[in-house]
Amino acid sequence: MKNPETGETPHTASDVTSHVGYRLKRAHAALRGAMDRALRDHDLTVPQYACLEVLALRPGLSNAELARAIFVTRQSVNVVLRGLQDAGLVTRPDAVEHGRARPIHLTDEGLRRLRAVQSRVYALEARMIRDIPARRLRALLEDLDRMADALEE
Amino acid sequence: MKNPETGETPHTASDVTSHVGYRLKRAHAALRGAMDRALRDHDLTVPQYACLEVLALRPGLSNAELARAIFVTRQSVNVVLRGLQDAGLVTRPDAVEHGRARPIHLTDEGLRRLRAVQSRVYALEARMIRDIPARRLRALLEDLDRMADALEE
DNA sequence: GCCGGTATGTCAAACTCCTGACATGAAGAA
DNA sequence: TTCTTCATGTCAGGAGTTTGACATACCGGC
Repeated sequence: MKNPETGETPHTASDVTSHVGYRLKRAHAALRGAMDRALRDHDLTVPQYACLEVLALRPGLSNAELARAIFVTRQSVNVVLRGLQDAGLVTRPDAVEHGRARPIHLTDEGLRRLRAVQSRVYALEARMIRDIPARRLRALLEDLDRMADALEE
Repeated sequence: MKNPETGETPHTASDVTSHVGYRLKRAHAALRGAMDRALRDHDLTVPQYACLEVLALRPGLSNAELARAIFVTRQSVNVVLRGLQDAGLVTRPDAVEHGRARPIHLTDEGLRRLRAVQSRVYALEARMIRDIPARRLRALLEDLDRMADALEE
């Protein structure tokens, strides 16, 4: 399976723990866990933080749009959103003039909470990639997107 | 933030959707969803499949060891394991001569089910990395591990 | 032998996320 | 207009995951 001359690792690995899916899961789990611990101090969960981050970037998103942005279903994000709404971090109008989609916005408190945790989350990310040269990081980001694209066809 | 001359992307990105965490989540979600759909035809869930795969590679693992191998808690894997046990895909002795850890083994049926789905899951993985050169894939696997290591310190 | 630290298995509660299903609203075709 | 199609919001159920807590079992030094 493996060529001892070139050190080439073919796409068909012999051990599932060397598969890209396994590594992907490991890296994701490590980041998720670290974020969980960091956000707990601020009484936020990872999905809640994800919603705040996306809403700060794209205010007025609907429930369904937000769901697509963070790669979960409408139903899932709806539950998270209810929690954020109860906590006073986001607002949704009860009715809208046109259509069913109700635009979601951060409250001042929501933006404050987001700003408060961003430094910690970003520091986590910086630590994660601290030993990866910029060129390789660029390739990494590109390849991650390429992998996602290949599966979404 | 970005140098237009060299095209260098610094570690501090201006947009969270360009962060490595976001890409990681996207790629992971894409694979997870594709695996979900593929495994559904065989009446298996992703965590169940993960357990079978690891147990085939390392028979006799305990509950806690299996949990570490698939990056979840003992409690989580315990629930999954109960389902697999009820389905007759794995066995655990009711008592053991020494210690509390009970070694888990695949049944013949468990191994058969695993073999039946492996081709589909591996095909998924192959599709995911089909546009990534072998050298870059090697670098990708290395960097994913490096990221996980950096967070587990 | 005894005891403290470590590892394991398990229970309970809460949260996230999914699939399936249904109702509502908008847009376009017949 | 009417009907079909699509997107959205929502409810219900089930599976996975986590934290917190507790009891059990080994293993080290005392």
